[in-house]
Amino acid sequence: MPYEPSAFPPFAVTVDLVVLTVRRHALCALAVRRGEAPYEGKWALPGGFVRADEDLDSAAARELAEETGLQAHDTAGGLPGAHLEQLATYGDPGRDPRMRVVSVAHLALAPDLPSPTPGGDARGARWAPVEDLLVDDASTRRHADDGDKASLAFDHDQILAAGVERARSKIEYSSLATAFCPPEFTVGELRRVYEAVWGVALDPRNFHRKVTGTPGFLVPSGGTTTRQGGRPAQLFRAGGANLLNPPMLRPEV
Amino acid sequence: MPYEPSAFPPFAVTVDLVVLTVRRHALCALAVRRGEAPYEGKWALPGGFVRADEDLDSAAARELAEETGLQAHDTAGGLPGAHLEQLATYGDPGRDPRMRVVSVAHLALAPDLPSPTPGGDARGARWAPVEDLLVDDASTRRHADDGDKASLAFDHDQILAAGVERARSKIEYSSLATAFCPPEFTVGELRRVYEAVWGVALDPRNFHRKVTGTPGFLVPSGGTTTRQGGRPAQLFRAGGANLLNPPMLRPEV
DNA sequence: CCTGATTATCGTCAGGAAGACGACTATGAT
DNA sequence: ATCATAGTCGTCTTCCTGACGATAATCAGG
Repeated sequence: MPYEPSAFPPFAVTVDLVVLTVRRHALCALAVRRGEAPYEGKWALPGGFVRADEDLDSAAARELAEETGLQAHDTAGGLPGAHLEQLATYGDPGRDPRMRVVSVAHLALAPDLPSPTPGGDARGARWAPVEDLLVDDASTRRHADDGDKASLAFDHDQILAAGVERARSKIEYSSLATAFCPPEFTVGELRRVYEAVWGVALDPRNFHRKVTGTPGFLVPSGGTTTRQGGRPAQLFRAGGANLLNPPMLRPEV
Repeated sequence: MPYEPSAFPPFAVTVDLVVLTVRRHALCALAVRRGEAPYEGKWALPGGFVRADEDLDSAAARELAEETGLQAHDTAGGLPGAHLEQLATYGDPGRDPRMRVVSVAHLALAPDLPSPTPGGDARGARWAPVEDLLVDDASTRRHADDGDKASLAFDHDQILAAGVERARSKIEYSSLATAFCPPEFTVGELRRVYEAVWGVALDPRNFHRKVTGTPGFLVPSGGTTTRQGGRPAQLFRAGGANLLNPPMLRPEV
């Protein structure tokens, strides 16, 4: 079944970003308002075309910087940066009515940013709790009038759901939850990250035992803080370990 | 930063397949010999262009059927089929010297096929142990003269390594190892799958306790077989459960 | 200064799961 | 009949987790 080397259909390739952070004890995603058709005025995930001489990861990092000012760092690093990884690729014909577009979705995890609406491409951007964006969970429709009304443009509902699920499962067996924290943080702050991402309550004592007992997960940075009120808590940095073994167990709902 | 809707570079989009199976107690991958430049005569992963009106998953399923005759089934199903899932997308500029190509790699897991070299696109195809294909592990080069000599064309070494790693980790917490087995199989055959994929030896008694004690993993099909020699073993089918909780623990090397 | 609220941290105990391994069972080969 | 091979059932110890009591160190307010 030989193919014609020159006979291939042209595609547009984009990167779309699922940027997650924890704000006010809730998992939030970055959404931008579309300024043009199709889906004009609807909320969508940030993204854009991959340039002709650009790596996929570079394109994702560039879009992330444009939208949030965050610097991506794949591996470890103490920069004011965010974790960035490839998520999945979406290429159904007809997912964009204008042309055949293949979108390489990426997942970014960032600490809470001081600016409420990030700067940059400011045609309208906001942090929205993922629970608000994912009202129609496809499997558990509450009201009939929710119907197929997607809250995001294109197939971005699906992409966001995949990103959230990836984050929820990945903090189980990796130290990725520290990507939601500032460079120095307390055990309690890290616990609130887990609680926000999973939407559950965790026992502070068992959590403390688990994270401080896992070698390489946390390293004490010497100081203490009382910014959460109550007894001063020890400050930590993320240790070198990337994998948690045994993993942090997510309580069943 | 508004973009020109019509100003985007055109890409070719392909699907590449990491097709894995277990043959003679070794994890093997499907490799095809390239019939044209570049990398003419070298081994490569099977793959091809995505057609103009074709879904990415459909393209992967079509390529899989063309190369192996296997029918893809995403979820459960008793067909003579294979597990197929998206793996990752590779789009470095220059990964294909002819043009800008973005490849959406897919991972397929199949039971051992009776035909040694699968039919279909028969310009040369073989099952090769992944250990032979991944001689240069990037992190652990044995001999200096191995150098950067990749054993597969393009960046297919990297794609194969990602597929193998995905398979190795996914059988830990899912029932995916049954995709390597025929519809009916014994506990011992399933154990040999784990041993081949992980490259370790597992205790038959603890393994038996684990898999038979996990609800929904295996359902007895009534019969027994003696095809492995020794005492007859009970035959099982894959149960409905897709997730193993707690997971199967992979012994550290 | 004292009291209560709040958060952090240490300790104890019971139950479950896994690794190590002994013992027994049922077949085929010689 | 004996042996080799594989399968299956138990036991014991160790580790990890969930549940939860207890103590420590701060702040707010009387």
